[in-house]
Amino acid sequence: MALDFLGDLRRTHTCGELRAPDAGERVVLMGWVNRRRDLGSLIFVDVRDRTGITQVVFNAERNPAAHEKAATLRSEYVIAVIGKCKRRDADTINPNIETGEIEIVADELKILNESKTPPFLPSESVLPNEEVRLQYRYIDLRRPPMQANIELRHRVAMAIRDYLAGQGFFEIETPFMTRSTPEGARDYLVPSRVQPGKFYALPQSPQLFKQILMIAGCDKYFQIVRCFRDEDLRADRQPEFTQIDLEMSFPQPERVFEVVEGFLGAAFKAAGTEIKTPFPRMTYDQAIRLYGSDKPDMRLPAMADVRSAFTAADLEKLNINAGLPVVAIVIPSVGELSRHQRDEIKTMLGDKQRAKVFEDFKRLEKSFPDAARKIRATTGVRPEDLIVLVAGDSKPGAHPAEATTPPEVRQHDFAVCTAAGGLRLALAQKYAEKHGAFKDKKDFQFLWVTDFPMFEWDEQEKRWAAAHHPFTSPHEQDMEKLESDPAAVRALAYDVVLNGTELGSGSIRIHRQDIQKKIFRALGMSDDEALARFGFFLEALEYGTPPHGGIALGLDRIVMLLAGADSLREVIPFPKTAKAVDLMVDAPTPVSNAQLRELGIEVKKKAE
RNA sequence: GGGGACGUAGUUCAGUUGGUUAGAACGCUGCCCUGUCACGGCAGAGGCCGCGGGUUCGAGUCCCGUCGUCCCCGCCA
Repeated sequence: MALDFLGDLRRTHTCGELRAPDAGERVVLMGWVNRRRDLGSLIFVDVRDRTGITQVVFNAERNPAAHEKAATLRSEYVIAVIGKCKRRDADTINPNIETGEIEIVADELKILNESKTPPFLPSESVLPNEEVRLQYRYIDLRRPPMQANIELRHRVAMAIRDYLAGQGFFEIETPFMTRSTPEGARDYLVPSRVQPGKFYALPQSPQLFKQILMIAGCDKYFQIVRCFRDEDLRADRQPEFTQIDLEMSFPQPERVFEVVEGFLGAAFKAAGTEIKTPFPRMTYDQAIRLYGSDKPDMRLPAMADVRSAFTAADLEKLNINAGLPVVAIVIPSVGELSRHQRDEIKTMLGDKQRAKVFEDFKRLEKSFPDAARKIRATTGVRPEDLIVLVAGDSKPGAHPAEATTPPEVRQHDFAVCTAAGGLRLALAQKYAEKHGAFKDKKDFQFLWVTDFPMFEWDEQEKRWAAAHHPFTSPHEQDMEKLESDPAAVRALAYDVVLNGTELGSGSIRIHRQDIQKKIFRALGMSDDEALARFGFFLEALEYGTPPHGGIALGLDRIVMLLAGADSLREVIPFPKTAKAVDLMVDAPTPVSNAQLRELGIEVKKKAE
């Protein structure tokens, strides 16, 4: 049967919008054949577009020509239906679909396109494996849940744009073809044809450009922008991803927080969720001590150092190092554990941190009733809760007993806390069913983590590395420690965290060239080296740079959490696989020797 | 770079201790059916058991290698 042309036929309604009061109207719908139910002289066709599904009836008696044509329809054919919207008889109403009170009695059917039998049907509830979904992404994206994620992403992005524009931010584009700054993530490189042997790099973030926009007097900048990092992938990491990037002049951290809380509030509202602002604030040190993580998941109780509940004799008996914290982890409502489950907890704790695990509260109560009473008072642990104590090991060499300087003590304390924090999350995951804290997908607990350390010791390179990035400003009060005690220098850096996921990271930047130089020096970078890498930027700093700062948030991650999805691939229309392959277009591909030659890149030798 | 899981019809899966003709459901094709909406009924087609090698009288099943997808560690200033 010949296909029909669209001609000047115009759609009157979408497939999701007709309701009972529309009955009697003459309508034109267009969309895909979702399902066809052929009862002989009566054929039902569900027409689908991104807004929903409407049932169309073809009756052989009423309209033989249209009915005959409808018999040839197959899944995913593209059709136009001209007919009358009719209220359904009470006993044929379908309460499962929005348009279930009406149906279209077809007068005319136009088949605009056919479809091969698709490898899977958008209407099917059982998903094929991801390889098939990604190869036929255009079919996968027709599935209502994927359409919903695409719409959600659109709404979130638009709400953020609206909000920021309303706050006086300009959306300004920055180059995708820029220069490689080999620090941090690996760059994606683009060879230059005009400059043989030279390469552009795709930006890992527009960091220096947005700072230069502040120097340029743009005052408030934002961009919803693609960033690129050539690193290994994860469920929450894609090689190209989208950031909500912003920068402002003359801010304190709190001013940045207000803006972020504002646009996140708008974004979540657009997604149908109210969130509470302002978010709680917590310093990095508090986060480590209370949650053993720099991205605390606040949906479960904090940890507590219960060292003081024990007497010196207790600690000795337990073979616990009294110089280190004894961290109590409480997971509510877990109930009694089997012997096997208790033993398993010990294996869940990495031995690298040299920590010790005690089992449940009752056992502790038996051996140390006084300590148990005090621990109950501090943590509020109930009999039905799981409590695990993590302590430092007293093995010689496990910690330097001679550690006396505060940073060193802090280092060893934090090792115990982060080990405990890891166990806390593992236990939370394992017993999620019982405590129920992760069940509500709309339970969004935001948090600002502030005062990150300026430097981290890089064991491989044997030098201090920037914890955030080298343009982050130290605390004004910590400037004099830059050389004497780098470990104690706090940065004006902050993360916004949601349910244990880092959504974004930012800082107040260095706006003075003299301080920037000091930082490079503290990082072990010579003046020459700094000049070679960032000369253009250091020079710009010298021409009247205002105090400035900003942040960047992962749009994909925000949408993923809002969608309740487990992978970024569910909210990115065309994502890449774990090996960074696009299965639909089959990228990357080899290129011809001619192309390589043109780019001044060494041509591959032919085999043999 | 390392560890783990998986790979059988278009799709989702089953396949016993290695045994003769590899199954089911959905989808697909044809026929029947005037109130279905996961329509129903009857009949049928459809397989490089990812790929390569090995063990064996015999391999979907055991072994080695390889490719692909997923998850994790490293990595991601």
